[in-house]
Amino acid sequence: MKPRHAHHSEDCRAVSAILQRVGDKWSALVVTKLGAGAMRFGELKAAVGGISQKMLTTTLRGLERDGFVTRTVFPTIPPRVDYELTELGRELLGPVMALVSWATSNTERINAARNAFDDRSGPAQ
Amino acid sequence: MKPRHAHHSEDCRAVSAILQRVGDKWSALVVTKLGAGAMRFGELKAAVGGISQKMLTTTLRGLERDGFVTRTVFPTIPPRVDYELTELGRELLGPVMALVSWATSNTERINAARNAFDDRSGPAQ
DNA sequence: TGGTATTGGTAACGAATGGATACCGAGACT
DNA sequence: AGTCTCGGTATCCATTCGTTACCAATACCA
Repeated sequence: MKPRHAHHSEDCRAVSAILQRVGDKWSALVVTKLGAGAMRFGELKAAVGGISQKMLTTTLRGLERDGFVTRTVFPTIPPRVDYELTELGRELLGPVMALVSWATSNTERINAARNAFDDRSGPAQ
Repeated sequence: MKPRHAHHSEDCRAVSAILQRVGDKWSALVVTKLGAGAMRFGELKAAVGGISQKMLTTTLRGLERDGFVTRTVFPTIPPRVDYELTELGRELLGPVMALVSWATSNTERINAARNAFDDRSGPAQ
């Protein structure tokens, strides 16, 4: 039997790195929210719901660094900062939305599996 | 201007939970590897590359709990454990593979953006 | 004239999670 | 006997997460 997969370690690392970026608990959610158009910081925070300023700031910095969003500061008082998807970000939106819609429509199956698993191994334990 | 997004907080949590599961650094990678067919523990570990036993065990337990993989133990010595995607897992494979291939073919653009960002804000600091 | 709200962000700290290493068990092989 | 195998656990330490407090600068209000 030959190995079906060989020297793909490098691919794996790159893929893993990008999946981490987009899978780091908030990024995918933020990207989907920004899919509707530019939003300012507080708006985004309210839309996502349950995220702290720190985490939203960190997430947005990461997305900005990787070229998925732009950050526009209006030097007013109080300050106003707009975030918007770049071209790259809008391209990413496709696959991410596909995953999100799959996740949305399969939530119940997953929860059912989870409960079944917990019933099997949890209570006796 | 009305809010484009309203009471979606619950959706957000469910989606975020599932994205965490599949985006937790290793899960997506493991799922794609298992897409080629059943594999045993060590085989999977080698295929993924760079993952520790502990993390692979944890990841597989999580995937099993959520109904994405089955775990089959052969009580031989030394032990043999096979992992295989369930129907749910194979369905998940579609969106995940889409994301992975996007990630693979856009690695360079992301790295370019990252380097540009770091050049802008890193060195001067 | 001074107190307070607004908005985006940082600093600091404890909590949770991630990862590397060591070890285990039980038989086969030398 | 000693050693290798394979899947897994236990332990420890590093990194990350998340909460809270605080900041700046102006507008508003008493």
